[in-house]
Amino acid sequence: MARNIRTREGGRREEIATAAARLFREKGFSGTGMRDLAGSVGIEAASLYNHIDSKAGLLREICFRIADDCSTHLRDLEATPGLDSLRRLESITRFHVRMWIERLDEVLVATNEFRSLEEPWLEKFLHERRIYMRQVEGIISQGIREGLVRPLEPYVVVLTIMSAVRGIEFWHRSRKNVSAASLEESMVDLIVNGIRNDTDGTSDTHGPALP
Amino acid sequence: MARNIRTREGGRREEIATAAARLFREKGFSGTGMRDLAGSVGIEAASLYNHIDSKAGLLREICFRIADDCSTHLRDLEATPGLDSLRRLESITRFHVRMWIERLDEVLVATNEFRSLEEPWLEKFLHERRIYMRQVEGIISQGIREGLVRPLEPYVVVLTIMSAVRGIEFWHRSRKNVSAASLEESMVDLIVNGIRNDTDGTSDTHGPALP
DNA sequence: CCTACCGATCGGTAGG
DNA sequence: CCTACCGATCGGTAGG
Repeated sequence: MARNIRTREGGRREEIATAAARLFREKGFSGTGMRDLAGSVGIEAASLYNHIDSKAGLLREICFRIADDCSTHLRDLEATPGLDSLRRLESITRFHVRMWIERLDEVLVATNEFRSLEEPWLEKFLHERRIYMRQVEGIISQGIREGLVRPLEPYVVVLTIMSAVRGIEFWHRSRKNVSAASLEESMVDLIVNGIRNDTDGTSDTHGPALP
Repeated sequence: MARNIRTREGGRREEIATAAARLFREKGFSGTGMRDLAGSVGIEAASLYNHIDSKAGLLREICFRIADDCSTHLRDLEATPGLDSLRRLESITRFHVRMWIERLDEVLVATNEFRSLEEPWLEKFLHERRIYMRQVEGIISQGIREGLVRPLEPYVVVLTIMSAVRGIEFWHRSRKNVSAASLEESMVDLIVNGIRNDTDGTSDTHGPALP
């Protein structure tokens, strides 16, 4: 609201980008034609090019918006004082869960279709993703050293956190008798409990810093 | 070995199917051309049709082979006596982890490209998947009733188990300083510990049947 | 297993 | 924002 006033110019571009995210998600990047996209916003294919540069550009925007949002969250989190590594991991998990709940189209496209990125961009995207995962892996390693996280292979823990949330794809449209809030709590709970070190027996609050 | 003798007829078809799984995984179903596929087995596109019916048929075979293997494993497991629900869930988890380690191409195609299945088949595939997930959900519900599994939303637990293993996609080709065996143990451990009910404090063996 | 080729569709441009 | 159209590529067939 309030941003829908004067949506005449500029709003069209956003409308196309939103429709593209949805179509790329449903049919894949190479399975989506510009005529599909044009039809879904009610114009002819040629008219799209008054608003966008290329099909590749649409994909690029989606992928890097998601990548940027992830690294921004992580940077903000690193700058927040007073959080132990387990709480940091919970925050990261919750951030991903919410992205998958609230922005499914974009997140799925960035996850599944990034391989269709053209070449300086594909490498850049993979690089940023690698950096991100290494930072999260660092937090996990720290958690293990502090005794807050179970002593598992840190690399495997990152992979598991990042992919477990993909289950949310199935939840969408399926039975909504599980609410978004309940889904979020169950999944964060499940993941955080999977990694938390419970040797001391505490179960629901943050673990103490063992020597 | 021993199956590569007399690979003249029939072996060609298998070679094409294997190459198709790989290409469909790397470039997507609609991103893969029959000329790509032909080139990867060293013949012309037209020659493929002496061995296969259609591009769609190749996808269909991959998807249903995976679907069948999953439901066969589950049926065998249900017929195995003496396993509590937590052990059954561990067996299912381990089965999926191994599929993702050993048969990445096929599993990824069945997971990501099934949407390109044509119509009586797409519905059939989705139906079988729904049935499978409901059965697993049933085991989880039973585990919760018996006190072996933490009291979470069962539907969310199925989703999480089935998607957590997708992290293995990243492991492939990346740094193999984590061995397949170590990956398998860490991931099964992480998932099973995430769902196990630890109210009694036991940590590494199977939980007792609480009243 | 090949050459030659089919009609359809692709992303995108010209010009208004 | 449209009509008209470009060259390239698509899955697949004919015929040998």
